[in-house]
Amino acid sequence: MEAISAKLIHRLTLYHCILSYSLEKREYVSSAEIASLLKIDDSLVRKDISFCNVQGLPKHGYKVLELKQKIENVLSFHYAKDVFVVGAGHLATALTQYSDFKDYGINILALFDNNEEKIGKMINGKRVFDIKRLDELIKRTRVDTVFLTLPPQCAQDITNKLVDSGIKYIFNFTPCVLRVPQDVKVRHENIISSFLQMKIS
Amino acid sequence: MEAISAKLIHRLTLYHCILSYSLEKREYVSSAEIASLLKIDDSLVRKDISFCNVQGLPKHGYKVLELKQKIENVLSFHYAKDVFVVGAGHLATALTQYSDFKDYGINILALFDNNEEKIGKMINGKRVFDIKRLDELIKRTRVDTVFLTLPPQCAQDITNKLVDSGIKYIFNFTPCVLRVPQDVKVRHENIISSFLQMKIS
DNA sequence: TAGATTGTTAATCGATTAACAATC
DNA sequence: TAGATTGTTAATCGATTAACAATC
Repeated sequence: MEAISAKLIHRLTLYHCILSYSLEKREYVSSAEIASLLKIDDSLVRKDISFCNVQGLPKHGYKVLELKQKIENVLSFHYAKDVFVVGAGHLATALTQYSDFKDYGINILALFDNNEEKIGKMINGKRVFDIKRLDELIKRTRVDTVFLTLPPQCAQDITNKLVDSGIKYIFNFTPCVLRVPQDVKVRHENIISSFLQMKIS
Repeated sequence: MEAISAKLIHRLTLYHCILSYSLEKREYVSSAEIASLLKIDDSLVRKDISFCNVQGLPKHGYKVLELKQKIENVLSFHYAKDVFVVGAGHLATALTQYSDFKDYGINILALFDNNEEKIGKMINGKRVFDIKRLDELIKRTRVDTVFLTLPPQCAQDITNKLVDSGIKYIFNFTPCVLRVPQDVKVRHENIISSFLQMKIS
């Protein structure tokens, strides 16, 4: 398959949201309708859709169900992706509640924390393990992806351990830029940056 | 001031993180060091820095403190931005805990929920109001920005009310694409999209 | 048929990278 | 001085938009 850019992924995800939550009862949708909801150009929408190998019908538009399914294929929503959540605070709890994860193939296997009171407890059906057992459980489950929801002070320290244990993808909710080897990918989920992008652009 | 692109905002935010949490004890930093941490090109870093009107010293690099402060100016960290949080669940609670908001000029004034048990309570020093009082308090405080942390079913409904009350910026944590007038900006904080961008790119 | 909408190409726009002279 | 690093221009690359023929 052809390469897919970050921006295209973002737009396809938004198209999917529209088809799931806004226009889910319609049979057909036009590129102009999608474009207007997102305030982008309609020819860009058509180009994106043609990337997904979906054909439209002149005068009608695209079949909502077909388009939705093809986007799911392109974005691999049906491919299960196991993750660990490191840190078991409110953000971690919010992540376990995010019911849609299942639909998108993201499966939270367990949480980790160093707080004695949290260890052993269940949060929305997911067990909280002692953070000391991270290495053991990463190796046993072969999980390669974590959501990092820790205080900044220990973020780099735990990251080093995660890398040593074999983690390849770190979804980083801390305000730190993490030092990792070339083959490990970090996504900096920086809320300040998003906020400013909304305000300024 | 010249226009600033979304990508530039994102990089400047990351440079600021590096200067605050990774290299905060250094006097000088080179463009190559920053570039290597973020795995981007060093000439891009230099271009970004020159956008901030910071001059470097050949053979040494840039003064960490000066660069940090100039980035804060460009990104208006010292300009206070009041916001309301709509919904008072775990994600909302995590937002109130995000201590760094203060440093970046983001000030959560209050939270809103329709759950009787939450109304009137304090969460990390922020009061939870009845969601019925949103209109009254938006008008009184002239807040124009909200963080939307609601279940998808009521997202569009509450959005319509927010728009009627005069809200201009919606930081949307729900998986819905919201229908809003041209002069209202929505930022779709879609975690699935971010996750896929990390995995694929 | 007339009209609306797709599908696609070429043009434009913007962002990144390469290169290298200037500087300390 | 030699070497490292900045600052900046031109070249490249990629993404978006405009335009319009094809189609139902």
